[in-house]
Amino acid sequence: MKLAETTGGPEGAAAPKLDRRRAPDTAARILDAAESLFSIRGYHGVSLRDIATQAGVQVALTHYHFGSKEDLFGAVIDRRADAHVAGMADALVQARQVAGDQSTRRRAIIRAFITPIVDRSMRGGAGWKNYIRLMALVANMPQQEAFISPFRQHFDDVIAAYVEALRALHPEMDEGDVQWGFFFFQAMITHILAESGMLDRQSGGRFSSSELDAMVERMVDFVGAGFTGLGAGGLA
Amino acid sequence: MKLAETTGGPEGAAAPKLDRRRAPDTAARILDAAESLFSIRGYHGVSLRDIATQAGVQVALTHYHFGSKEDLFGAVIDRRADAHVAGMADALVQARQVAGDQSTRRRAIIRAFITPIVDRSMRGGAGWKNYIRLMALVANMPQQEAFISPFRQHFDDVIAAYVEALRALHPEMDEGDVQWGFFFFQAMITHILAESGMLDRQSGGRFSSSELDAMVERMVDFVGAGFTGLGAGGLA
DNA sequence: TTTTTAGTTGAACGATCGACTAAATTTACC
DNA sequence: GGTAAATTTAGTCGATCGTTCAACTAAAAA
Repeated sequence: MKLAETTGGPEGAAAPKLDRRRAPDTAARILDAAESLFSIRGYHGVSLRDIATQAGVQVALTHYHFGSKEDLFGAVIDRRADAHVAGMADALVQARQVAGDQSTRRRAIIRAFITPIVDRSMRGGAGWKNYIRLMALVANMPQQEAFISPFRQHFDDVIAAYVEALRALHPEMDEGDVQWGFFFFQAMITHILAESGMLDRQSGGRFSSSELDAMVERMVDFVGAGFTGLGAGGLA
Repeated sequence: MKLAETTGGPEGAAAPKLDRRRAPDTAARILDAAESLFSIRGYHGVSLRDIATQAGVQVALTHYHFGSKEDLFGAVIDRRADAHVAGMADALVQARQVAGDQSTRRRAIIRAFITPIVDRSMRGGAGWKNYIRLMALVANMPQQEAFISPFRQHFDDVIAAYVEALRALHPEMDEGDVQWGFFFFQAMITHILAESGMLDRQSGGRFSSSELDAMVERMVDFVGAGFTGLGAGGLA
């Protein structure tokens, strides 16, 4: 299986020269199509022929570039994982530098968790929107270890860092309560990002799915106050 | 398509006598197997042969009793929907009779939304546990209208009743804020009920998945306080 | 008893699935 | 320009998919 490596790391001892022949964007087009389809219909709801058709290539090319269907799914996840994890880690570092009372600093951490995700979904282009939705879709199928474990592998550490930041900020809270609160928070985000159409439907058109920015602020208000219900000091 | 009616309501004008020949519980066993498998692997991840095997019947029987695969999926949803909706409506009626300050009454409504769901998942037997998980799984696939619309058909009204109860309790709140808060709340529940194993994993074994009762109280604390962040009066 | 009918069986249907291969084509490098 | 590696094409493989059918069983109705 050959991954679509954009930078090309040398595998052997001496392989100094770039030896990419063609492959202008075929691999990327396959990944884009797979990302889009998987994020909507799930792994089993998509066939390699669906992906190949949407990418405008032959079915065999999916096997040539990425190996099996499972490998392709993993490649879709891996493509954007590092960039996303780095973005979240950066946001957390900045949030930890925010000064103010407990409530202000808590809200900064909360906002720093949503913002990188929502930003990429809204302003990162169609690819990122699909990727975020795929993340949510996978997170909601925890029974299937094979699908969720690659995700956990990427994101577990940075998520633990957020929990640790909240724990350090709230020594007065029970450690378990902090974890519960963050778990509730994470559950909210995961479900909401699974799609954007439900908002419009449920409220009879009052909320627009494109108004995710406004939703982020409501969410910070809600979660920030929610922590006070679990014993966090400071005002909501 | 013939539904598996346990009590047997007369369809025509005069059909007094039970006319079940054999088929003691075949249809129910098929529904049980489908419910269990769909709730774990999703619609496309399960074949009719998987279902028939787990039910211990022939594949053709799934088609005989329930028609197509989509029809079978719909029958699984329909089987328990009415009972569940009725239970939620009852819980809401009782919650609206709770006296006390705004915070107490708000918490009563919140608790009345989680309790019927968690109770059935924990103490309703394996069938209900699978059904609740299937609800969450479907709710997390909003892109696929064909799957979610039968669910909405059953549950939209009673959910709207909960929102209305909160709105009536909080005239000081912006109407949109009430909807946002309940939407956040619903998103939490949906994701959490998609499974019970994630709790154990994420916290390194600190939370047991069987401790859903404790979680419900944390959730009431968190959501009850969260509403104050959206402008609700009363203490958390 | 005879007829009718709901239920079940075992096997097949055409279609599509993921996976794979050999040949043809294109490109980079000498 | 020639050569070898990289890429693409077209097609096939066995397995499995949802669906269907005719034959069979047993209970209810006549």
